[in-house]
Amino acid sequence: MSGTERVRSETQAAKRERVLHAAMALFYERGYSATTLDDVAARLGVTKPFIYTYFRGKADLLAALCQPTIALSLQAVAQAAAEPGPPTERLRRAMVDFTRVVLSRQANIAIFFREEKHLEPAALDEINALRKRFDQVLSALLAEGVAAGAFEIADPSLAALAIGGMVSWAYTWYRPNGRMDLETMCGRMAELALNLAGVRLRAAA
Amino acid sequence: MSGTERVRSETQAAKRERVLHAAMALFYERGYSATTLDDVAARLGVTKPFIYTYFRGKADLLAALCQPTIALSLQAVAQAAAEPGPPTERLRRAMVDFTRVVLSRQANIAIFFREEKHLEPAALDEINALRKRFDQVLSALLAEGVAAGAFEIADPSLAALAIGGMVSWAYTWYRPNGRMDLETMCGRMAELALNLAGVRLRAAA
DNA sequence: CCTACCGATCGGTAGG
DNA sequence: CCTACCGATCGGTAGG
Repeated sequence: MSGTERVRSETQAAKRERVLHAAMALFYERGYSATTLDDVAARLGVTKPFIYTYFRGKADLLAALCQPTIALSLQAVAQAAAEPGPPTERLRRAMVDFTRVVLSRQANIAIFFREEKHLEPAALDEINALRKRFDQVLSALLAEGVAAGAFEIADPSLAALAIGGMVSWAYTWYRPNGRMDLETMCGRMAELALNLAGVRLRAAA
Repeated sequence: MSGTERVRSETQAAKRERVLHAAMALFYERGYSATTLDDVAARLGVTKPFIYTYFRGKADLLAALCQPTIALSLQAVAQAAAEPGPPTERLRRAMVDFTRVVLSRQANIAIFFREEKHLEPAALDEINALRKRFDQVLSALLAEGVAAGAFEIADPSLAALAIGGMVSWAYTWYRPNGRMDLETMCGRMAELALNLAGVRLRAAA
C-alpha cells in the first residue's frame, strides 16, 4: 500500500534495508525453509526479481541478517573489555551491552542459531571467526579479573562459554513488552554474569 | 551390507531405533531441510517406504527425536528437586543430571532448537509444555533455596532461565573427546550453576 | 493371506 | 522491475 509506493522513491540503501527487514520478520516467524522469496517480495509489494537487485540469493539474505549482529556482539564485549577501570565494572558493562545486542536484535540472533546450516560455508566461516574472538575476549577479561583477585573462576574459558550461553539463550524466552523492560533486563543479566564469575562483593563503581 | 542384512532380523523396536539414529545423525550434520528421507533410508540400506512403516512422515521422525530428550531433561531436574536433602545439594544433583542429558544427547538437543519450526503444532505444544514445567520446577527449587537461606537470588524465575540457558547452550560448543570428559564437565557446569544461584559457601555434602 | 518391503511415479513447489 | 517460465528436487503413496 503506502509502503509499496514509497519503495520506489527510497535510496538504494533504504530499499536494501526494507528487503532485509521483511526477510528478518518472515525467517523469524516461519523459519528460513518455509519462507519463499515470493513471500518476502509480496510483503514488500514487489516481485521476486526485485530481491535479486540487492542480494545474490536466499542464502545471501540470510548472511546479511546474521553477520552484522554477531559482529555487534563481539564489538560490545571487546569495547567494554578495553576500557579503563576494574575488571568487575568492565565485565558488568560488557554484559549490559552484549545483552542489549541480543535482546534488541532477538530475531537476528534466533535466525542465526536456527539457520546456521543454511549459510554458505564462506559466510559461516566469517561468522565463526567472530564468535571465536568473542569467546577469547571474554575469557581474557575473566582471567584478568581472576589475576586481580576480583573473580573466583576455576576455568575462565569454560566460564566464558557459560556466560555467553546464559545471555545468548535469552533470545529463546525474552518477550518485549514483558514484565521487565529491556534496560532493566540488561542490568539483571549483568548481575547474574557477575555471580557466575564469582564476584564476592557488590561494591558500587 | 552386514548392517543391511541385519535389519531384517531385528525387532520392530530395534528397527525403529535404527531409523531414528540415522535421522539423528543426518539432521544433526546437514540440517532437517537438507536431509531427504531417501538419504535416511540410504544410510540404512533400505528404501524410503521402509521409514513409513514406523513413522507417519518426516515431521514425525523429528518429533520422535526431540520429545524424549526434552522429557529426560525435565525428569532429571524434577527427580533431583524432589529428593530429600538441602537445596544446594538438590540443585547440584539437578544440574549434574541435566547437563548429562544435554551432553549425552547433544545432537537431539541441537536438532530441537534448530528445527523447532518444522515440528507439527501438536508435537511442539507437547514439548513446550514440558519446557514450561522444567522452568517451573527449577524456579521452585531456587525459590526454596532462597527461603532456606542457601541461595542469594533476586528473581528465581529469571535465574532459572539463566541457568537453563547456560547448560542448554553447551550443545553449541561441547565436543566429546575434548579436553574434559563428560562427567567432569557435568560437575563443572553444576558448580557454575551454584555460583549463579549465589551459593556463598561450598560446604561438602 | 499377511508383513515387510521395492521400483516407479505423481502432485506440488522451490530457487532462480 | 514484472511476467513468464525452467530445471531440479522432494515428501508421500500407489501397485505389485
